[in-house]
Amino acid sequence: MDNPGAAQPNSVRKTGRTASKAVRRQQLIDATIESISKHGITGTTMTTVTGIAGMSIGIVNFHFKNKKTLFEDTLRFLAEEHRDQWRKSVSKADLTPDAKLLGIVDAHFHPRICNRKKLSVWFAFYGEASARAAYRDIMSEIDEERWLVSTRLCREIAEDGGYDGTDPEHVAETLEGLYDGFCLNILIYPKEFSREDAKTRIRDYLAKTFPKHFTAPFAAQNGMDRQ
Amino acid sequence: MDNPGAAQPNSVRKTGRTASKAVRRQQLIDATIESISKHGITGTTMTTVTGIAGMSIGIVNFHFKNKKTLFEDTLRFLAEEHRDQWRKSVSKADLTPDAKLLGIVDAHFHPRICNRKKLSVWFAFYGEASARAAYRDIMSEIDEERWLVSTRLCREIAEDGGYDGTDPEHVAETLEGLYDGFCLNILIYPKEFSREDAKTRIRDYLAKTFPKHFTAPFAAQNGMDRQ
Amino acid sequence: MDNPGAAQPNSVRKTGRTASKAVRRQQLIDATIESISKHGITGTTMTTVTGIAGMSIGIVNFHFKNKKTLFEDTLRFLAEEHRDQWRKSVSKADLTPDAKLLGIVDAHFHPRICNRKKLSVWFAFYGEASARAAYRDIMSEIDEERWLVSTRLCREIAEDGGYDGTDPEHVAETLEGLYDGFCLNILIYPKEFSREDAKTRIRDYLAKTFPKHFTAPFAAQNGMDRQ
Amino acid sequence: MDNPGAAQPNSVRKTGRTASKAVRRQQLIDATIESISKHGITGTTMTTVTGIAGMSIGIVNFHFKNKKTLFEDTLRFLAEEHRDQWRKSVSKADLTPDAKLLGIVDAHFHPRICNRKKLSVWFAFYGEASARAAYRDIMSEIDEERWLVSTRLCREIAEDGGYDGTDPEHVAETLEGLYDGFCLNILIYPKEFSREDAKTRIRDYLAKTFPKHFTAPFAAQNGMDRQ
DNA sequence: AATGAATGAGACTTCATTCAT
DNA sequence: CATGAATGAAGTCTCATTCAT
Repeated sequence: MDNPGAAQPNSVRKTGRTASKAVRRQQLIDATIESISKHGITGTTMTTVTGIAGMSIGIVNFHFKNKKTLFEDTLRFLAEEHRDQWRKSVSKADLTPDAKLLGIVDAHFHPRICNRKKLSVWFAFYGEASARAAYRDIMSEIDEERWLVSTRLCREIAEDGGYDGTDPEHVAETLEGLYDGFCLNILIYPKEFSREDAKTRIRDYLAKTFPKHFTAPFAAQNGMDRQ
Repeated sequence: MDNPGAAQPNSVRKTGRTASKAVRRQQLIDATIESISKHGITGTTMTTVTGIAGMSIGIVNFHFKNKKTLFEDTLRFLAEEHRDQWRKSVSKADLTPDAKLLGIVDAHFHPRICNRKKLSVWFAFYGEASARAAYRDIMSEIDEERWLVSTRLCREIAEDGGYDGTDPEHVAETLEGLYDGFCLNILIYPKEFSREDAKTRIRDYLAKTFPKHFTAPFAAQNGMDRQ
Repeated sequence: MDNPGAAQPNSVRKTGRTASKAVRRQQLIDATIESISKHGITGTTMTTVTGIAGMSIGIVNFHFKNKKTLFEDTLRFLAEEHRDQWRKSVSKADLTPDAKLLGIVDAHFHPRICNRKKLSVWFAFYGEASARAAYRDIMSEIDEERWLVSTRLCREIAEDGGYDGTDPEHVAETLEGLYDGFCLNILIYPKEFSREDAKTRIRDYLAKTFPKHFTAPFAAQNGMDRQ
Repeated sequence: MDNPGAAQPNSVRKTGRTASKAVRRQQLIDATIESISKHGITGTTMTTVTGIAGMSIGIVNFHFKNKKTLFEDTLRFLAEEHRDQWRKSVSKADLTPDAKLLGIVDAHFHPRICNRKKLSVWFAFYGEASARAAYRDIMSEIDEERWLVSTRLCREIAEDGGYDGTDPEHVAETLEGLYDGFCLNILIYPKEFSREDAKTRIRDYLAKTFPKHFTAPFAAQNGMDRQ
């Protein structure tokens, strides 16, 4: 299990066959992710999910009201897992704004978050989002928070560096775009584009935008400074 | 026939019992796009599609082998429509490389391509892609071509401007990421992020990357030159 | 076309694309036989039939009221074809009763009648017969006639030979059973059992039953007279 | 489990929500037989079958992969039921070969095997056999065994009686033909031809073929011995 | 006459959900 | 708690039949 989650911090494993409710729940969510990744959202059924989880089909309705709820809770889990990941960096009091920003970048492309299995689920939900307000609500609540933090950090950096022609909001927007776009490329073209490529390209962009705060990885490798 | 809908919009008989086969096919593809956008890919059934198309349910299997084929042909239509859009710019012989590159950007965010209806379908297919090789094949064939063109244009610009620390492949990669990422934001947050925002942010990036060739829109708008 | 049929003896082929109605009808019946043989009665559709006939699907309803009628008329054609075949022998005035009886045997196993294609259709209709009175009616009308003729011939032979312990009706019954049973074996085990085998076995039986009138083929072949 | 229905007729739980899987399976096979007999193989649908079985339509695909499998398993059941029937006679060690052969005859025309309901199903499958190899395979496996046994018994009888002009294989062939042919007559003309008629005609034939071993039923009735 | 696109009832099948055990 | 047989609505797809051309 990747991440039992912040939601049930004190879930204790009961002994033997009666795993705690929270554990069972999480196992089903994990199986849902696995199934959507493997069979697509259209090919995911209660049977594929419980089959992957090694449980009987009857058990789902004990832990989730219905399939709709299972899916929403799965998305919520992913969103919260993602948030927890970048919050870790941002909440470290002793970090500079630019280090925090890089922490967010790293969180996005952390292997626990950014792997083909989970990316395929994310995009499956994105694809359904325009038809399901519930998905949009779950996504936007989490995104909103990151957006605000990201913008704030950009503003602090911009003010610190006196990059007065650069709108911090625009930088945050661009970063958000890069996160999602690179994730899609990692999903669809895993051989041509890696997590490291993504991070490097984002650093390139940051170095161009905030040259006093970030160094282009390219320069670092080749010693050719062109700023 | 690559794109019967656009190619012959007012061709021969269009309604009634004997609309030409190509027209019926396209009507069903259009209805599929409409349905996926409205009901999601999981909520799209032969009934929703034919209902939107105003046809009887039996007709689909006359024009398409089955639902799977209908979906694949729908994706293929979108991919070809997209390709036709940017090819138009690139194929104009008298344009400079930077104008052609901007043409690709504009093609991406042209209202015919980049609207919520079609974006939601694109992302629905992205979400299924990891489970369906057929989708990946259709996507990658089209993407490959654009990728090569884009990289070549970046190289021409880079050589022309003597931006010798900038890898043209990396710029093309970043642009691709921005296209997809901004599209996702337009889809999920249409009120916060528009097609114009996307194009402006991309021009910002190009101005930073190839300052001799592109001007930041911000500067143009405000008269504050910062180059 | 094997047998345009007694039903339309004066059907003349019209010129060109407008073959006479009777010809079209028969082509469709032939195609139905072909299709049932190839796809089974459950796999035979108006599309398989018209496909085999090389016609458009719309034409069937011009020649036959509906599928039910097409099937009934196909069975009727087979039954009449069969009847015409054995009638030919029986109606020859100069033949002895035993020669006529052998004529009926030969008719049963004539290649035009007794081939896998037509046998499979016969048994397809037998299989449906218990559920469709119309099929039974068509079959029994034809069978009745043959039954009466067969019994009469057996009686003539029995009286002629003074086989007074042999009931002619029972012989006719046994012969009918042998016809059908051997046909089934030819259908299901064509490699193990041939038309010639069938005829030889029936002659064996006749030689045992009416030894003064029939000779066992075995004896004839080997010169070993065993009667 | 070869034949759960016959093997454990009064096993465990039989009705209610949790009848054992084997019982449900057999109920569905029985209903399939009933339905084919009543509606023909073309008129038999999952709805007619489950309707007769008194179950919901969804249940079939829980016990059988699909309709094709249900039909094949139904044929297999009939074939095995038939085999079990004649095996019972043949396996009795203390019987003479001629008694065993009569046992096979009786098995063929036992009311459990040879009734209109089951005969119509047999012929429905015969009719489909030329189009479905799976049916032929199921039939031939069972037939092969009986064929071998039958031939062996005929040979033992022939050798025992010194019927040196009689080929045992030919007798077995003729018997097989009589079985099938008489069954067809029982199916199509139940009023004119009965199981008893069939058995009597076959004894007639055997008496003619192996006079030292079999007596004609006719002679027994009339006291007129003519052999 | 002939065509074949169109229709829609109904077939097979899947699957979320229920519930007796 | 857990199981998995059972249900039946709803999905996909087939196909006999119709009918404008």
